[in-house]
Parts: sequence; C-alpha cells; structure tokens
Amino acid sequence: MPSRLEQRCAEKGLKMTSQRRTIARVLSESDDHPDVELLYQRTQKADPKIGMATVYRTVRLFEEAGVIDKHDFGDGRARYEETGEDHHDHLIDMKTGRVIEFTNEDIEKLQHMVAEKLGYELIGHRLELYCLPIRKKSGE
Amino acid sequence: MPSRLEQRCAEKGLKMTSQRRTIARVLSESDDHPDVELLYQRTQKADPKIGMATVYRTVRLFEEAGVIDKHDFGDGRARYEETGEDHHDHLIDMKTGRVIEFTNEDIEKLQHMVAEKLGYELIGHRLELYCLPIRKKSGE
DNA sequence: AATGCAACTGATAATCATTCTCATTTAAAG
DNA sequence: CTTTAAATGAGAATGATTATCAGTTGCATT
Ligand SMILES: [Mn+2]
Ligand SMILES: [Mn+2]
Ligand SMILES: [Zn+2]
Ligand SMILES: [Zn+2]
Repeated sequence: MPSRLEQRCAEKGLKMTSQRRTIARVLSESDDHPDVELLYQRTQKADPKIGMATVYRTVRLFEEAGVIDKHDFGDGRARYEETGEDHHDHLIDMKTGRVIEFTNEDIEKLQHMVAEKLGYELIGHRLELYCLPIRKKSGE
Repeated sequence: MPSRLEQRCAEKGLKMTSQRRTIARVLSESDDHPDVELLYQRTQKADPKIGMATVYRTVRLFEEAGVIDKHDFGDGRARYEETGEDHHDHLIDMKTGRVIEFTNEDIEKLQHMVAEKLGYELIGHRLELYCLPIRKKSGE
C-alpha cells in the first residue's frame, strides 16, 4: 500500500527508491511537524540502514517537488509536513512547544490585498502566532 | 550626540561601552535590515578593532533587551532593525531581495481573534509576504 | 590619582544544522 | 544479463552562531 505521499511523488515523476518510499511513508504517517532528526529516528525503525544524509537529501527533494512543506518555527532547524489540499498556518504554544494549525480566509485575502496595493503578486507567505495559553480562572 | 538606540539602551540600564555605542549608532543609522556580517562591515568603518564576536554578542544583548528586532527572512542568517514605535510586517521581493515594510490593522486584529478562539493569548507573531513584482503591461 | 573587580572584548575553538564528497550500490533501460 | 546514470552512506566540509579564555576596560571606592 503506497502512502499518499509516495503516490504524489510518482505523479511528479520522482524516481522512487526503497529509502524514499520509507521516508515518504513516515512523513505521511506523521501528524505533527517533525524535524530531520525526528524523521531519521522514525525511519530507522523501518529501515536502520538509511543514513542521515539521505533523509536530508530526500526532504530537500520532496520540498523542491512541492509535495511537502518546510517550516521554520524559530528554533534553528527545519520542520516538515506533507502538503495538504488546504493551506493552513500555525500557532505555536510557547509554553509547551505544541504547534496548532489554523486557517483564516480573511487574513489570507488581506495578505493578497496588501501585496497588490504595493505592486506585487503574492507568491507565498509565512504566518506564525506565538502564544501562551489563557489561564483559566482558578488559583492566581 | 548619542543615537536614539543608545538612549534606549541607557533607559534599559545596559552598560554602554565604546563598541556598543558604535554598534547602536550603526543600527540607528540603518534604514534596511542588515545581517551581522553587514553590521560588522559598517562598524569597521567607525572602529576597525571591533570583533565579529562582539557584534554577535551585542545584537543578542540588544535583542533580549527589546531595543532591536531580530528577523529571519529564510536565508539562514538573522537580520536586525531598531525597534520602532509602531509595529510593522514585511514583504520580501523575491526577485531583488528587497524588503518592504507594511502595516495592516485588520490582519493584526484577526490574529488576536484567531489566538483567542483557540484559547491562547497572542504574544508575538511573524508575518512575511513573499512576492514578485506585478509586470506592467509592456513586452510579454 | 591609585586600586580592585566584575563586566567586556577579541581571537579562536567549539557547536549545530545542513550540504558536499566520493567510493560503492542500485535501479531502470536496452 | 549488461550498461550506466542516479542514489546512497559515511564522514568531511561549510556557514552561522555561541562558548572559552586570557587580556582590557569601566567605574565605584579609597
Ligand atoms: Mn502544519
Ligand atoms: Mn522592518
Ligand atoms: Zn496562510
Ligand atoms: Zn504584524
């Protein structure tokens, strides 16, 4: 059963190898935003012979092919996730590090309007909200 | 004549040295978003004895004191600018690399609303628009 | 003005994520 | 089953940033 990501890679004409299939599967099965180190650990369980360099090479390949998205949440290493049908942005819980996904059509539209007004066409954007949980009334 | 940034550093209680004053002045006189290498080059003109390590240390100090802002526009190195009265976000011209500043109150409000709806208090955010210039009608 | 000490500085080594190198292996085509 | 270009794995190299440490400086106190 090829993973959804593997299928998308095939559509893009990428040559698929055993390693790439493993990495694609791990990415497809991840519902978080793993960095390369974490992807490496996860792939090791399926195939302990895959090297770190291959993981780096493969995420770069996948990202350039547009089948996965690369994020930088400010901690110095890149994080990845499978490209979904619908775009979303991220809210980072500064207390726990958890990443919450959200979408807001109004913000998306306004971004296009801002770019247009400045004489530009919006190609891509990065929107991250760094937040702290609202303390429910209790002690304090 | 102390630079505006030097004054703000003093207000924050930071010990000011000759090197820090020079770096503060360079930052205050910059109207772009220089990285550390560029700041180093600019400080060299005023004081060729300032070391790269001091520039790194000082921008970190200033950033932690909240008197300058640190940005990451995706090219792997941090960029800095003096903190202004009013917040603004950035549009990056992908063709030339030029950084254009903009403000949009509606987007700002919506961000707070998104965070609130998810049970969070918005502390900070990063919004960057990656764009290409709209080709004026001519050849093509 | 001299003293003392904590903070600062500069040169350089260390770190960390990522990319490169290269010898070896693999896979797709004929 | 060959051919051959591309892919892989181990480790070296890179580039930005931080840490280390010996020497210097700012300044409050004599
Ligand atoms: Mn996501
Ligand atoms: Mn700016
Ligand atoms: Zn978005
Ligand atoms: Zn903003």
